[in-house]
Amino acid sequence: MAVESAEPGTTRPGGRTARVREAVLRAAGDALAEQGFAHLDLADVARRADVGKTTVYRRWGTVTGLVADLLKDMAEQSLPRTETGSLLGDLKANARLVHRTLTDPRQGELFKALIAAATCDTRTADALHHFYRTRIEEWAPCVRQAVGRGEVPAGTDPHEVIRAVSAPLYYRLLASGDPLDQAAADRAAEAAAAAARAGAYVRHAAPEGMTGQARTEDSQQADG
Amino acid sequence: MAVESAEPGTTRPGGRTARVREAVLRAAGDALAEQGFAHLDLADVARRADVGKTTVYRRWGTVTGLVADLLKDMAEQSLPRTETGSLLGDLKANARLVHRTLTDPRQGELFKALIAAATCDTRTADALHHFYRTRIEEWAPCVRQAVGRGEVPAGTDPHEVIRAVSAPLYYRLLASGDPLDQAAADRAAEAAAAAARAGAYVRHAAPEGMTGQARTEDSQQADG
DNA sequence: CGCTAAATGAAACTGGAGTCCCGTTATGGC
DNA sequence: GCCATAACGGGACTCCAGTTTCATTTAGCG
Repeated sequence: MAVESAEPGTTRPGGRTARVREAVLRAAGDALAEQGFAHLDLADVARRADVGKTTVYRRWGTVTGLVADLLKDMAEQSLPRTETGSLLGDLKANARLVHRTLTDPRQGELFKALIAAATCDTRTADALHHFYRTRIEEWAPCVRQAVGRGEVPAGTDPHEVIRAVSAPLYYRLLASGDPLDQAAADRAAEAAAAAARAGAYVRHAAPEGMTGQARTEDSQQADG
Repeated sequence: MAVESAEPGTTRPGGRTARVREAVLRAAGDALAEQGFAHLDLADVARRADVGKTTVYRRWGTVTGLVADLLKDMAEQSLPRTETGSLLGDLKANARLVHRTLTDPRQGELFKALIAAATCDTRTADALHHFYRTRIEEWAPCVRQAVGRGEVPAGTDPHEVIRAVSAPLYYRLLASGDPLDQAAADRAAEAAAAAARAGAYVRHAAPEGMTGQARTEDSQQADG
């Protein structure tokens, strides 16, 4: 009882504390990639990190708490963006980067586990959303440049375009299970570019003509 | 020891066995929607279903095994498809159906849990893939009709178009956390229709002109 | 340097998820 | 309707994930 002087690791974050965090997060990533979210055991993570299991339980408490911290760590590592001079080229570079990550044996399984963990806990979900917001913002400039070059209509939402590139690849990874090959990545980029050119991602649905007309009332059955 | 006369529930699938299965699957869906995949406890499912916990453990064994059976059951329930006469209208109807499902308090959480479970077990993943294959095939005809009407190029892959409608919605639900509103659903349908019209989903990448050119070699950094 | 307490770690402990045993129910075949 | 046995259910049991305790190490500060 009494107020537990905040979280452990906050008042003395240097030296050993930092080394422990690094080792544990690395071990957690390995374990998640190898065994998946469901079979993750914090004692096993502690063993891999060569750290007392008490420490892991005290600082992170739960599997989702540990994943949330791992995501926070991953979000801080920024990466270079490629520039090719055309929207399609840039989107294709992005698509192939995502494709390479998701098909990499370790990273692909890791991302599946991260997403699974995020479905079970709101704090973890927040960390995941922040991670993707960061990545999407990193690539958004290529769409703004395309707007500047006149490749796509003014008002095009950059985030929407970048999401449109990743979405089909994640859908295959997580839901449909369809082959996740480079052709799929290229098609995702091409489709996003084509839709962007056609004005499908213009913000604030144009008042007339361009966006929605079909006002059909549809069935009441629910499905995904 | 000895050969365990196959799975329980196979030689006498009628009467009580069927009632138990129905009650357990319903309870499992409720529990998954309420507590998520991580906190699912088979004893709790048994309690909700008013069934002995021994029965649940004997017939399904693990959480993922139960989810796999739930998915098998869900895949068998076919649903009506709406027809509006235009590709955009049909895709929008599909998008709104998916949107309504994923934003429904129970169904949305349930689908998140199902996908999380599928990341942890290959049999469950197979069941999930089969579920989506069924749904995608159910809606594929609207693309074939659009090809027939000349709305989209011949050779357009119907499955690819249908996936393109759902993908951005699932990406928001599971990864980015961006708002999952009806406008997003409509935009997903419009983008898929625009890309399809532009020939982005033509099968077997046309030998020249239409699909890939940018052969840029990109960075070696990995990311999603 | 040397002191204080934040943070770690080894080991004992505990509660509940999952297993096992065996008696009871009721399905499917005749 | 009757029998053999597939399937169910209550309850005891086990085992290990997660907690608690307390001694040891070391970061931070003067």
